[in-house]
Amino acid sequence: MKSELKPETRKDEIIKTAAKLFKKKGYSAVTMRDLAKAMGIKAASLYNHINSKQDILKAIIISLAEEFTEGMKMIKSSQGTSIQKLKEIVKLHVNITSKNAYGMASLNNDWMHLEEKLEYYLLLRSNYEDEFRNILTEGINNNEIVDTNVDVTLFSILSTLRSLYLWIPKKEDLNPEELAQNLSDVLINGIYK
Amino acid sequence: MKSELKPETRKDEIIKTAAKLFKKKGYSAVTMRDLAKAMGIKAASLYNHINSKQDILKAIIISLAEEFTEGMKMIKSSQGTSIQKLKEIVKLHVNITSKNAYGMASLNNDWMHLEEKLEYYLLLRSNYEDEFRNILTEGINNNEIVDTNVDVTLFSILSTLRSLYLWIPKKEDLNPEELAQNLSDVLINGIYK
DNA sequence: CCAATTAACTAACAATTGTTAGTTTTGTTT
DNA sequence: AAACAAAACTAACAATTGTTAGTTAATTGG
Repeated sequence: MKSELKPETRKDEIIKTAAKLFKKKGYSAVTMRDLAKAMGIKAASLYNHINSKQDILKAIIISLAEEFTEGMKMIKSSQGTSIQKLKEIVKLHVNITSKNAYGMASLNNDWMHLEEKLEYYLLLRSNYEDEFRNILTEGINNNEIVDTNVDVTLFSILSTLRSLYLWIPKKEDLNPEELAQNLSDVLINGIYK
Repeated sequence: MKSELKPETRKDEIIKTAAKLFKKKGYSAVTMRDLAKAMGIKAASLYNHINSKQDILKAIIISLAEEFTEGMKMIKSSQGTSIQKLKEIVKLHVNITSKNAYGMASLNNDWMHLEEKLEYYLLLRSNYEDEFRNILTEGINNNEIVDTNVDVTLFSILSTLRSLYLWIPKKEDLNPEELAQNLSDVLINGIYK
């Protein structure tokens, strides 16, 4: 895990601005001229820093997907109860989304436009879901987690975590630790009194 | 509630086909020529049945949004515990999504391209969320529902319900009643044993 | 079977798309 | 100040976009 101390390059700025626009209108609806205007330059100038529109999307999505893969690897190999691992997964999503909510929008909604990197992305995602399911199944076998339909449970939790990008930007006052705690409470203990 | 016995018009077919394509690539990435090809005709022929690409999106999204509004109205005015109302909301989402998963994709992802009808859509959505929150708050006041952060709870449940369109098409064997039951269990009782 | 409507077609439009080529400006290093 | 590299610019391209006009084929009701 290398610490990010590098100064932000112009390319980084472009990618960050693009992510913001992609969140608002989706990848396909954002033109290079839109992006250029948001950067205060002309469209052709963007190509001094990036190779193509595609490449911007790739940069946004793949780095995030790999961050999740990395995080899951750590959690998987950690020791602790299944419930503890679940709470770590919640934290992972809250942390990554807090740092880059705009990028998470692309990860969730624009991945189908990835072209060459699509297959790789789908592999990472499917592996991630498998590891997640393993943790849930382990918890059921350990009698930590109630024995309902695993797929429904996985779907429900993952849906909530994947939607965080819509929610976190609107609640900037709530700090990540508190949010992760509240979420874990709701997801694990339910709401029934 | 009028029963749908009308024969399916060509316009309906176009809208249904469009919804399917919109789900796969998003509204902006689907061209009228794509849609025409999927219908087995030429792009210009579509305009014998529809006024514009915009109108197709409008037709898909607004009818669904109004269906939810209608459903929530019924649930709100029904009598029963807050938990029972919550279970009815789950059923509402499962039923509507089962009938029209493709349309639900547009409702969730393409609403920002609604233009003239955008404001109306946002109003319906915000009212829906308010009613939902009211039911949760009522449940907390009645001591039926645990007193955690209402917004986090609302967000979590709604995220799951809104993601159903991604999941239901992949699990056609699971019948709606059973799915609604499983979902209610997970969302209300949590997963902790 | 004719008349009229419906729904398809071909051809084209003006605008917009991502991207390239070539040039000028800006900023830094010597 | 001269030289060099980085990053902006203008102008243009080929392809694709939603949509219209005008025309032909298919279907249906009297």
